Amino acid sequence: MDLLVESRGKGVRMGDIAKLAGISRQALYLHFTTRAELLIATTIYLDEINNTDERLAASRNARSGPERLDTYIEAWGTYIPEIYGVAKALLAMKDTDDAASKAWQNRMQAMRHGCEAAIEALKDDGNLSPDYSPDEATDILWTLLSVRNWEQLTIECGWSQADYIRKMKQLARRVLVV
Amino acid sequence: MDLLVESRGKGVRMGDIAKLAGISRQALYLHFTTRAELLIATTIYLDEINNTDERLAASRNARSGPERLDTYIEAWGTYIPEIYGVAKALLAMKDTDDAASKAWQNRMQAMRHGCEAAIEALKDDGNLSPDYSPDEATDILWTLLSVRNWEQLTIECGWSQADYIRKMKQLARRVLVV
DNA sequence: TTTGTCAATTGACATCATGTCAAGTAACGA
DNA sequence: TCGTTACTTGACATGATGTCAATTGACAAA
Repeated sequence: MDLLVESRGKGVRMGDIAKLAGISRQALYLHFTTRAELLIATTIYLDEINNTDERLAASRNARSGPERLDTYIEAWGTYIPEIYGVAKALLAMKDTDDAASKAWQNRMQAMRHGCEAAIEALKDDGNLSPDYSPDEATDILWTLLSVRNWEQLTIECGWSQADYIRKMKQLARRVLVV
Repeated sequence: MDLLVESRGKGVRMGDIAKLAGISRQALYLHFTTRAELLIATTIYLDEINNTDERLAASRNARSGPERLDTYIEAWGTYIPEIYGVAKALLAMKDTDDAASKAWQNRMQAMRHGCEAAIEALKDDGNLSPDYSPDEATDILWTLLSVRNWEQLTIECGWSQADYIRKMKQLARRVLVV
């Protein structure tokens, strides 16, 4: 996990991980039969120690739809950099490895439910833009908040983490809230 | 090119390409010394036969800033599915191969200039939202229109190509135009 | 004290894709 | 006829994942 986070997922081989863990490469395979499995276990572990589910669910306590949208974006936006290294490694395997692809899809579906709930809250408040159906709005929010977009805006465009969150909230409001 | 476009870039090996071209794998290496080079050459060729530059530049003729934004999104959005297979293959190599990474960055910078020009036109018209500096607005438009976002919305969310373009125009206007 | 189990080790090996190298061949033009 | 050019065949190196077999050392139960 340390290695993946630190090196942003790039060039981390099974041997490197074993070395850092102080065991042989083969011993690693006794615990995780494939690289994908190791990566998946790492994300699960990472979520566990970071208390991810709870932190993401905290936006439920918001009093209004727009506030809920804000807090969800804040929670998710804070979460991304913590998992970025592992996510990136998984993302890279996604296109060739079926297990990795499914694991990633699974994580992203979970995050989509958060988006869906936020949109639902907006709708219940009567604040959802009439331009979009709840499904479409969810699609848009989900895409807006993708890890790739975070990557592009912060790493390539040089936005600070604070900028990212602030601008993302503003953007989501402009698009989705009436 | 056919193979890449058709198979969406997935699992296309040098041997497969050679086979389809009716030459030996080694002969392929006489023409393109690396896979990355072949992919890069393919995108250039693809752009050439598709008259990409001209089509993307056509938005210059728009009479107003917002109209220019629309036509640019239309042109770019129409372009993406045509290059998607090759783009995807290049994208997959980006994280491990330096040449591929640079080539992709290069293409994306070119596309960024289009975004920049559209934002500039908005600003000149006094239509650019005061919430964003031109740079920020360019970052946002550039990210919004990324190939990954197109991929997510059309392939994963099931939006039709027409939906994508229509909604993207609408979204960009809501975010960027005052 | 013996025996069995468990986790791990060492080292060899299969696989698969990219990329390299060497020797040979068929066509074509001067 | 000679030389050049594009290509062929086939062998090989590399680097990563993943597999297999034989071995070791510790610990626990009989």
